[in-house]
Amino acid sequence: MKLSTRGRYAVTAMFDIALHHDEGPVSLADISERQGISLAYLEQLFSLLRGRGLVKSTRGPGGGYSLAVGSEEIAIADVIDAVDESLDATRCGGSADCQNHHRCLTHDLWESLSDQIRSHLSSISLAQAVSNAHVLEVSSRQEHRMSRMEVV
Amino acid sequence: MKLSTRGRYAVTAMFDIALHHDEGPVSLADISERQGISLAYLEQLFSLLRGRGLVKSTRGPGGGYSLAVGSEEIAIADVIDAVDESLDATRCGGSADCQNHHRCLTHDLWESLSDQIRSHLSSISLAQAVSNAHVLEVSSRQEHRMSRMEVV
DNA sequence: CAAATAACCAAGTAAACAAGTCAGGTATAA
DNA sequence: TTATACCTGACTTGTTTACTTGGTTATTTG
Repeated sequence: MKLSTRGRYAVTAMFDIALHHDEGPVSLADISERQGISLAYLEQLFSLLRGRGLVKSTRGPGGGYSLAVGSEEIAIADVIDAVDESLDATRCGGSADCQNHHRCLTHDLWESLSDQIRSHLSSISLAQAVSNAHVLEVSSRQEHRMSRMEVV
Repeated sequence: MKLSTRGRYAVTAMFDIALHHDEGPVSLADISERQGISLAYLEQLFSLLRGRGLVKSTRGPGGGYSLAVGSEEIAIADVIDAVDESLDATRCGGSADCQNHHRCLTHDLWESLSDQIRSHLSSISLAQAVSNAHVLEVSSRQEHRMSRMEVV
């Protein structure tokens, strides 16, 4: 799993759809305008998201994309995985080209970390993320509320 | 913070030094041979590691690099940070170019994640990582020991 | 039916970055 | 003084990212 702008774009777009899904399908043109992402680039990303069964499409006027399943069933990790297409081909896959033990050991350290990230992102559903966002939006004028958001 | 091969190389090299530091300074040529990393590339990385005060150098024959401080005082995050030089210039830094609230909110989601990663890697010292590695090396023939290392 | 809409699709491109190379330095121990 | 090993900067190469171009196909609306 990689964490690039690509994944951010995908999550942002899914956010947008989740926020507007009660108004029917959301067109990529709308998302492009609201979120400032190139339309043609969105098309590429949604081709992948559709391939993973995260969204479904409706063609023609009034059409667009809508969530294929409930937003509480979609994990942030699913969205990122869909557009990243990285099988994370690590250097010493399965003790293949290990020159000694040390290489393997740091490899394991690395993999355990990426597992942590994955499980964290897998535990957050799109619904949770959006509702968290709403809470923050509402309480943005209050203090003592930023416990999960403090930044180094 | 980025997680690339660059960071892996740096951690691997620091591993190597930590494992051999009782034999005096470790030359980059040795690390290069043992870990299969290009010597000239290692030189670039160690220039950065030295700049951060993680290692100190000894020139001349028999010279090399040694840890500037104890391995228990060096966090894995320090090593990665040293070679990554990424201030993580996020798109909407400080609500600068936010078109609406949504962009900002996903940005926060992202930043809270990268904070999680950072705090995790900050909590693991080089000493801990190396000793974990040793435990695994020793017990590599036993079952029921992989609790922290299970892979998806 | 025609025209507008919007999803689909394939290929190409400019810039950035990673990884590694090359060619020289300078300090120090033997 | 010579070999060692750090030190430095510029350069190459390959990959990826973000984005563009130029279409085709399906569907609704007037």
